[in-house]
Amino acid sequence: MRLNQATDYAMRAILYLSGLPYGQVIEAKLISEEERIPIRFLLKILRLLIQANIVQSHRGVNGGYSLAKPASAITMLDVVEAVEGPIAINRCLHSPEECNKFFSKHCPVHEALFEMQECMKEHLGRYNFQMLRERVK
Amino acid sequence: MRLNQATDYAMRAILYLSGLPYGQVIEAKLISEEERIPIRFLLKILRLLIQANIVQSHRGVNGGYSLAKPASAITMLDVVEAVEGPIAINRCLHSPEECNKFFSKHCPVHEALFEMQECMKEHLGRYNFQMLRERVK
DNA sequence: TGAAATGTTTACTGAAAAGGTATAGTTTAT
DNA sequence: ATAAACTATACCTTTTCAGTAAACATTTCA
Repeated sequence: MRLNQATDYAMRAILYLSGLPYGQVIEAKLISEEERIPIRFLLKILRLLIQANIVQSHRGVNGGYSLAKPASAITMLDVVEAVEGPIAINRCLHSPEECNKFFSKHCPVHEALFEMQECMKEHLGRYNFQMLRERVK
Repeated sequence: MRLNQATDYAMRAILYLSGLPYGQVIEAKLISEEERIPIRFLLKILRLLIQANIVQSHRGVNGGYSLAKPASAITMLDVVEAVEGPIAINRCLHSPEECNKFFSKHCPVHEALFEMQECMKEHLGRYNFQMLRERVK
């Protein structure tokens, strides 16, 4: 019931990028040092964020990474799902055929977990990185 | 970001016990068969639930398990914490010294995650097994 | 009183996921 | 043409998950 280390790193990286003037490109190494994230691992995570259209990469000399859209348009939910895939608090809620008992509208445990899951998603979706950035200052 | 299989089994076992007349003792094998939980694994989980004072065991012939308190006094949070330990959405929120950047009041990501964590705990704490049992019928 | 039915304790195992590293590229500014 | 960036793929080590096994302890009741 824990977020990955990778997700934590991802959020810190995005928070860092959100503190720069919009559109500014910055190399991975710098993010790695500022946020104390192992460089190789960071590069791997950044690729997930590119796929999710959260950051953009720029190759070649003076290349690096920048946000793909304004910080105000990036939520914590976006980042979590980019790194971990869709949130599913329980196996059943991900793929009902994995439920070895009774995935059905009549399983109150799974119903309650589903409600909680949606609540979490709403919660994460409410925070964008512009807001979070403002809280840093 | 998922609950264990063990937690899912635990909740189903408790839901099952909650459907019996209060105080009734039932052997693990029956729970195992009804809920399709591997017996050895169930026994292991039941021990965690005993430690958390959620179920009681009765040894010897005609032994088995029963709830240690009324279903209305057992919440989903109790069961989750009994099986998985205290909820911590993020390493930092569990033990700040594991935070390799900045666990502090000034890390807005961790603050936001903490809020979400508390929200989840409230949510899970609101469901007791009497309520859940009523939803089965 | 002793055999059978229950739970208890401790240890083990195989597979998957987490977390991170390595190597050999490709692209681009200068 | 070269160096500074990113990319792709594969690999590795450790931990966690999910489950199993074997030997033991307790209780009932015939």
